[in-house]
Amino acid sequence: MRPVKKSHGPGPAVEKRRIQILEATCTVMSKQGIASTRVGDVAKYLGISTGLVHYHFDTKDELLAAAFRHAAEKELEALRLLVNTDGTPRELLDIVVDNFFPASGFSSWRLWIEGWAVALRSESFRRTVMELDEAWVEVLADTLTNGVASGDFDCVNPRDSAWRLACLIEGLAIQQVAHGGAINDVETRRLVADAIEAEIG
Amino acid sequence: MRPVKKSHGPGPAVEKRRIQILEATCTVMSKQGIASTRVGDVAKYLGISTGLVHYHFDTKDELLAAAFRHAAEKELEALRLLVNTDGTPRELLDIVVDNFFPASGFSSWRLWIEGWAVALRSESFRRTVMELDEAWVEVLADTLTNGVASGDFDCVNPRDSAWRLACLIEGLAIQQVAHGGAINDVETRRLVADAIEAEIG
DNA sequence: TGACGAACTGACGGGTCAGTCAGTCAGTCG
DNA sequence: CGACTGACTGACTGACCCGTCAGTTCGTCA
Repeated sequence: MRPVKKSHGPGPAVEKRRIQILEATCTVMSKQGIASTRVGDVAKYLGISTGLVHYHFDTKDELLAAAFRHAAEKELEALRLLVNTDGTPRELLDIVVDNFFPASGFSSWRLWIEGWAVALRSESFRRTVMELDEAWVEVLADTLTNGVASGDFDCVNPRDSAWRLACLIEGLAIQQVAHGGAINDVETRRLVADAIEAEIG
Repeated sequence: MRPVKKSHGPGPAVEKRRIQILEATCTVMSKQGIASTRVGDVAKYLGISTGLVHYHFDTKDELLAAAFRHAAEKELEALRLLVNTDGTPRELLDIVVDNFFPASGFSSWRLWIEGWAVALRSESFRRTVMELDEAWVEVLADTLTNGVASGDFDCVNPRDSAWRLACLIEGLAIQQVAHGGAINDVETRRLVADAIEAEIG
């Protein structure tokens, strides 16, 4: 029973508020973690009442899932924009890989790591994480495929290579972001660079 | 003010109870997820009071961290035992990699994925996850190094290769366990097998 | 101008859960 | 045997937090 069209229905203000709440939720989630995000925190962050948050989102779970999806889609869109420029396949590949990296969004990796964990128990998170993960890899796969077509890259199966590179970077990101152990930024880049050379010959 | 040595001090029964509670906690964590594990659930599982759980572990956080470490160390020990047998380097490598796989412990990957997420906010989890992750990779690295020494493997830098393979498998495990998307078991094994060939020539 | 409904508030109910505490019971030491 | 203590219980409390709801404000339409 949320924003409903009737008589002079809801203005565009509603959509604006929704997005405002979604982005506030993202901010709070990044700072406190998904599990420790309270509806009251989001409300306080915006200086509004908790009732208003529930006016726009029925349940907390719905809010969190929508916010996560919102953040992920925005990032993906930004990546697609970046790749949609001119450049040699090699340059484009570097752009994609750079954009994958912890450095370019430490906090967004934190969100993803938590997202995977939540996805183990929440159907809506599962779907979101799956869709976005695959879209992400697809960008990488397209980049590789184009490079192969133009003769710049030599790789047997671009799709396989894309999955391997993506998963490698994910694994490294966890090592670096979740506990910053033996693997540091420089080492990460070297490991990935070597893997790329191996994949595209 | 926990089990304290005084007069006729605590018998070995205490240690037994501690471990019993730890393993119960692992079971509950695997079933419900770390975040949804209640002290009451653990108590009910064992048919004891919540008070008794707190008698052995001051706080819930301490309990969860200890249980996670307990589970991870047991797994690592089992892996080390497996590797400590005779066999060609290639056979040993296969054993290690097989043991890494989702299939060999779907539920333990679920725990790890949640563990990384918790590690983002909890110092004790961070330490545990880091130590165990590194120990795990070290087993893989040793296996590779031995293979290189015996001339079975040809790989420039076994440590680098170990980290790459480990992170690749981690990333694939997430894809498979957390949302079971485009990547299935067969594909995972093919991707890893190809990566291994590339790493050890 | 008056009516109406969309956007919003603030207080509150109700449920959950970690941790506490007074007290019970069994085993052991002197 | 009697004092003592370690192991354990179960009821309780205090805090937290989600979601609801009666009521307020304000813009818009007839």
